[in-house]
Amino acid sequence: MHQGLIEYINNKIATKLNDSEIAQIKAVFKPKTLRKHQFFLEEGEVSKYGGFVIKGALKQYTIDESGKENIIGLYVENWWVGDRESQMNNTPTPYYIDAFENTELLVVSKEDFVSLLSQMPFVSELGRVLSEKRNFQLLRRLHATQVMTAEQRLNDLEKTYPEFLQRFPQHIIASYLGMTKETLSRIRANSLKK
Amino acid sequence: MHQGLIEYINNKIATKLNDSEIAQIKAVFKPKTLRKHQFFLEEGEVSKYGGFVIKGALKQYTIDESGKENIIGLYVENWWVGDRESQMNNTPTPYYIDAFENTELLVVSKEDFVSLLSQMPFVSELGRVLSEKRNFQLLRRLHATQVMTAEQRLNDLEKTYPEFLQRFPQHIIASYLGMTKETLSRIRANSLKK
DNA sequence: CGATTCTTTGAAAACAGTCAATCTGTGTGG
DNA sequence: CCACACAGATTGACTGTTTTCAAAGAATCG
Repeated sequence: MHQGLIEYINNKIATKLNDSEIAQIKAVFKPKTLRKHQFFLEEGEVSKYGGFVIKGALKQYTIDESGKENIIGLYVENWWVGDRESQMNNTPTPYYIDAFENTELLVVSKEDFVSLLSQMPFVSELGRVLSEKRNFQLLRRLHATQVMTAEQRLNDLEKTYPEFLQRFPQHIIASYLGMTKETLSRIRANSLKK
Repeated sequence: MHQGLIEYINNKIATKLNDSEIAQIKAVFKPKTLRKHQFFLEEGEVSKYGGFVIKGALKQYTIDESGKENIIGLYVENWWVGDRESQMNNTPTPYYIDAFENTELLVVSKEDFVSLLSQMPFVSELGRVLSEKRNFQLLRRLHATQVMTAEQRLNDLEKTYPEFLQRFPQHIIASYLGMTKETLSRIRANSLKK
């Protein structure tokens, strides 16, 4: 169960995890299973756990007054999922996160994460690098949303995360890209005409 | 000159910087002055420095085929500025960053930053926390851009960064919010009617 | 005061959203 | 095995917000 996470970390750090470190990681990352449609987090809650996706897929979104889902994150294997802002600051989250497929996660509490930080110095550095990588993603997406047309954003997604297009239905992709499912459908119809 | 940065760091960490640490920071953070309209970074360059704003203001943007500036970041006193992705990965930046006012920065090279990381363990942790904070900002902005109307985004900015509205002219704010200056002008005209 | 720079206003056009109906495929229960 | 429900995708007509283009009015600065 933890093998995926161990490999993930080994790929990100200079050395390999030793047995003691592996044991510590296994101790704090607890398995959690979500069936399709089950919530990992609901609006108004304070997020208790961060999660690493072993298998499955999740979506993160808000729901507006009219009941429409606005998807701002999609997560698959080897992605981190959660609302760190809520978790770190003990503030209620504005987001829903639910399993889009049957999903296996490894989750870690704030307290356990803090203890990891103090016991394994490289965790800070790994966390910093991962957080910066996430920054790059978010800045790119922000820029794309601000300057690209709907069609350009779809092309961009095809290059950046092609796996999303196979894995999620169009109405989910549309929302993630900040457009309606009708618009996405029309864009695809137009592209085919070429 | 370095006082602002020292205080900034002291406010973010558990203990205070000691004399040796202060000396190291002074050694690697070099003063840099930009006159209004001077570039800190231009499209196509590989970013050599990250910067901390001591005094002044900068804008980060791309220029599209038609020559229009699309502003994606605004930076004032006590903000970090730069393209870390370009700096860390040695890739050409897609962004321009220039001084919007006469500006004083403290800049640090990648090499010097790495040496700080190794000599002062808390730098990793501070970097992680700051990067996560930046993540929260970016996620909020992304969500705002995707789900809010132009008017709501302006209201949101008034709450989040009210200082921007006083400091930058409307056409800059408009671009930062992902709308045209005409739209922003009309929104304001409408708000006044109430 | 002349020259930028910034802001406002109007009219037309474009892009995407909404609403509604239909079509498709998939799977489940009777 | 069929019928039906359900989730997803498509299409059309209409609406609406924002953009674009153009011009002119205000403010600021050397």
